[in-house]
Amino acid sequence: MGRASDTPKKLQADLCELIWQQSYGWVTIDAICKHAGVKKGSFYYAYPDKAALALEAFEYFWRTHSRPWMDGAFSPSSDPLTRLSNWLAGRLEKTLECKELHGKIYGCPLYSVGTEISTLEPVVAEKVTELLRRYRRYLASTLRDAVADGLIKPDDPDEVARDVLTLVEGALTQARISNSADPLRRLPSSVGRLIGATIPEASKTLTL
Amino acid sequence: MGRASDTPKKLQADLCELIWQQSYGWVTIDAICKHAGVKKGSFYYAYPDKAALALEAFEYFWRTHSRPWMDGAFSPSSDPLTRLSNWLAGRLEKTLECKELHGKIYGCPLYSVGTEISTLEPVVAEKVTELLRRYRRYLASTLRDAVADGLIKPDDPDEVARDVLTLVEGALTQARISNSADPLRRLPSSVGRLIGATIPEASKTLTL
DNA sequence: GATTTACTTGACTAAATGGTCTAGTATGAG
DNA sequence: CTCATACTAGACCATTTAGTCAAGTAAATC
Repeated sequence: MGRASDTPKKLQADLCELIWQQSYGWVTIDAICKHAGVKKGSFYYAYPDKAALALEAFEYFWRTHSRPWMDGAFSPSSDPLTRLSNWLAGRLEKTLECKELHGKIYGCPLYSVGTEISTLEPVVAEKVTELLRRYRRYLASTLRDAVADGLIKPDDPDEVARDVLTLVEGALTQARISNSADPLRRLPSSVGRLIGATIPEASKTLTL
Repeated sequence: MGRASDTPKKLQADLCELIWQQSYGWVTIDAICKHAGVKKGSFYYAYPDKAALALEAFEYFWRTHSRPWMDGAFSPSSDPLTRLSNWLAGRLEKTLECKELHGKIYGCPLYSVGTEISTLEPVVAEKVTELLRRYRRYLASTLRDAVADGLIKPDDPDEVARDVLTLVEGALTQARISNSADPLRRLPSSVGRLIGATIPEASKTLTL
């Protein structure tokens, strides 16, 4: 019945891009509409406000980008430590590509937006927390495998997974603030220090 | 000649508080003025815009809060590992006090503001980077002392100092996003893992 | 005490912003 | 074909915002 609409999808994609490049608060509804080629009336037909769109936009980004890419990087077909190496190398590579393209390092939208709106839009903050939890699962699982393979000492893998994610997110934030990829380049050895192992050199051929 | 003014000081103090609690972009000039009991005209007499105020505000905060407190926590009169312990315990304690008072964990303003405005106000972002460097010095110095005392392995102390700061800032950000102090409680053992030592329990008596 | 200078005041403007509403248009179901 | 319905268009409104300005006030200097 009635007409079909891809307005929500367009808005989701564009909100992600805009708030990642700028910031949640800086991006106005007018700007989203203009960027997505959608009129104000359509926006408000689709969503009651920016926060509601943000919730779906994050989920959209997870579904279409993060998850497929994480599934590849953390495939159990690789050694646990290789998975970590893939992951870190991949993020560095994407960051560099992005810098090449826009001249700016954007870091991780979850931390950026999460920090900015945690006091102002608790619903969005909770969504961010949930997504971070999803990331953590990949790490916990990988570290458990590493313990099982005797690659690292049997520290509590869940605890260490938290630390690794915190360190990596911290480095991404640092990279955004200083507009330099150096904090990311250091990550393999830093993460290695943290888990008590040597993260192997990334294989150049693997570009997920 | 003419009248003396404490308008800049009032504005600096209030901007710090407001952007820490909310976010840089969310805080309007009207709000700062209202909060500081200063009229618009006086604001623009003192500063050309919000960014200019922010630069001085950060410096103000460093001078009146961060630096004195860091000097105490990192006093060479304590063992290197005890310094770290003091630092982490202090941040946790302040965070808890703040949560008690406002019901909200605010994390570290440097990372919050830095992330938010890195693409929009490069001057402020640079200031944040500089302040982070100041923090790092305390850590590097402490870790060098720890190596000298044979407490940790002679890994490159400057590199490890970066990692420690990144981890701690990451945890503060995480705490803000999830409005939970748990990421901070984990820090002593996490930092210990990172530097390859056991951070001693914080002495209850030390409240800097 | 006069004067100069540093600062304050708050009304004002122009632009931007979030949000509404009505008139319309495309499309799927019968 | 037709009609109900799902969506779009974009003018419109009330607020809020950054920023200006001319008139006023307090204090340091002589």
